[in-house]
Amino acid sequence: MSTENARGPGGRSTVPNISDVAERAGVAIGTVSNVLNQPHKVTEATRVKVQAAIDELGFVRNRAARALAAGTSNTIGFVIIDLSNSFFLDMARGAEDEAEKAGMTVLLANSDLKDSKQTVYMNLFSEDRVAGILLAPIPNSFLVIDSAKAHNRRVVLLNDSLEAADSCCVMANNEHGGYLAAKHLIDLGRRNLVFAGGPDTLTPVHDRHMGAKRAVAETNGAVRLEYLPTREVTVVDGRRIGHAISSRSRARIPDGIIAAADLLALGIMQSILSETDIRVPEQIALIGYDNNRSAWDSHIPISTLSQPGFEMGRVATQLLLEEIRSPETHTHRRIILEPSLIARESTIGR
Amino acid sequence: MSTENARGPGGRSTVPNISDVAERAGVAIGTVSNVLNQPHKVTEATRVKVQAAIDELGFVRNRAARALAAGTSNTIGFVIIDLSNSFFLDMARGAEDEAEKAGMTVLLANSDLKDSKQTVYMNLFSEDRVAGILLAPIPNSFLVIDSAKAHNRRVVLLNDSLEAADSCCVMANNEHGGYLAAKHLIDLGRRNLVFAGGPDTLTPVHDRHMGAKRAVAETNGAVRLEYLPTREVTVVDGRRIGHAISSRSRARIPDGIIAAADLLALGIMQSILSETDIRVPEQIALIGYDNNRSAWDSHIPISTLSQPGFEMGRVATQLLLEEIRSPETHTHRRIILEPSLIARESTIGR
DNA sequence: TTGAAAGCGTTACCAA
DNA sequence: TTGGTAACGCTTTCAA
Repeated sequence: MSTENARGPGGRSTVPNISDVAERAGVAIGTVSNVLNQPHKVTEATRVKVQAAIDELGFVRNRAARALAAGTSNTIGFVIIDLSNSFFLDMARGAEDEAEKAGMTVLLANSDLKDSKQTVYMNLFSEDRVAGILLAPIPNSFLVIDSAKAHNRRVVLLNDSLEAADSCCVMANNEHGGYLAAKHLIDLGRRNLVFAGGPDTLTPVHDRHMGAKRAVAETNGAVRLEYLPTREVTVVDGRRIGHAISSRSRARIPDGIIAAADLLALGIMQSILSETDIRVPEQIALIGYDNNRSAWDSHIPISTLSQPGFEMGRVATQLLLEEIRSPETHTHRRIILEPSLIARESTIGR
Repeated sequence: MSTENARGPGGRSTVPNISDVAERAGVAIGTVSNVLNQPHKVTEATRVKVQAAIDELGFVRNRAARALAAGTSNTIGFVIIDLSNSFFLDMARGAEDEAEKAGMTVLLANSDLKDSKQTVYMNLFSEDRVAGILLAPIPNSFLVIDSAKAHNRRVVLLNDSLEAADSCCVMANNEHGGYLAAKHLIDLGRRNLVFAGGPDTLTPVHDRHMGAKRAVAETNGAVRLEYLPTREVTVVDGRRIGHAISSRSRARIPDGIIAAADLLALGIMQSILSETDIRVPEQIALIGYDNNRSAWDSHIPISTLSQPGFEMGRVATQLLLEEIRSPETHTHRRIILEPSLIARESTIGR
């Protein structure tokens, strides 16, 4: 039985290190480091010799030592408000995609809507001296980012500018999304619209509502827009709205509904279809927001606005990398990405 | 303008370190380290003094240095096959929950069904010398785990035993889930069952099918079970099956359907309800698998089997921690967790 | 209880 | 091109 890869004299479990490799290959430590990091600075012969030693020993670099000595890391930390929302997961994918091109990797931390977790993970990445931090924050959580900045970390914000924060940020244009949704229905000839969603204190929902209003305003009174608030944006909230609409007299039933989220739209549609013989989209055209899977999986696929999650992740990573590479010339930017309309059966029929 | 937190003489950006804190507090480095790690070994007076210095300087520990000096890390890496599947995300939540109790943190890496990403992240965590690795692997990817083990990392497998692997693993009992699903329908008096799903080469689906068969076999011929394979387990596959069933003569229509996944069940239900006047659950009882959100959000909520994702994450972390703490007495275990039946309107009505 | 000093495994620099 | 060696920031042991 070999003693390699086993326990050192201290009883502490041991893995081969650069010295072991150097010894085995009969070269100096610095040379091994060079074949690892600057292969071009080394003879092919020694490179091969060293590589052989590495393979035989099963050597793996120690990142801690590397980061310590080099003073830099090549990983990016991404603290995400809610991984169960595919919008945010898409951001993670975009970030990985972009980071990979730069030879960096992205580590994920799910704050799961909990302030405390967000704090823990931000601190973790600060202690880790990661190259930079991407943060899709919990609304109104300034302190955590101030603290990270104080610790000299570079952070880029996604989907929430946390107003005061002195960082780059990448946002989705919810106002424009709301505009596009309403415009879509108006272009389809709908004149009595409802905007369903809430609470209006939720910035994205509020912005979507404002956008819808703007589209309506452009018609100079030709189109009406009614606002039906909800507590949250779940299927259940949607059913409640759908039920309310179903109970109305024929004359007061809208011919177009903009839901602030797909789940809401789904609930609305379920209620209307089961409680009345109103047909979608003939009598009511319905559009949601988010491009949630439930929307295209529903029996009448629901039109929606697709958020640019992947793209946001990419752009945020680009900004972060730029800030890392040229900290002195870098100036913070705020980039706003547009959602795109996906028209499906619930508005345009088949 | 202060020079603290600015650039050191090397032009390299600098953060206060233990020495700075020690100097400021007028104590030795070792003392600072003690107030950080062994507060009880220090006078309250010095503790306060040092803490003050830490706060004033905005000092943050350097994890790389810590890990290097101590030879241990307190983070666990979790490489996950597919974060967009809530089953796996639940595992991550369970792992975090359990890790937190032990004062450890979990970093996530999404391999996104790509072998190459899985390899990259496994290596990353190996180089990181994390305390241990949790891996929900891509089927049949042995090499990656062999390599991690060779590098002396401890790994616990989730949801796939990768047969040969010499590790602990935590699995879900799909066979029993299939059994429970079929048993549920049989107990409800259904006699002509269909098991829908595939491909049968997919181990979990296959196991669920076997379980259903077992439940049927127990009835000694009182119940029939027909198998309708699909290519995948999507809503579209489900609609195809639903359509096929809808087209049958009355006599050949089953009174109970077990779908290998909720999305499948959803598609089946959509087709049947829209193409026929068959009622669910009166004429056909329908049960899915996974406890996917789409299942409880559908208009007739679909009965299902809930996978113990959260619990699997917890248990896996417990096993990992045990292996880390007592490597010599530890013996690998294989733990199988049971899914639980959630009966909803699609089988029991309202 | 506190201080001093020896590593931990790398990188980066300078001399050979 | 290679070798030797001083950091990197911390933990830990041993003396004081």
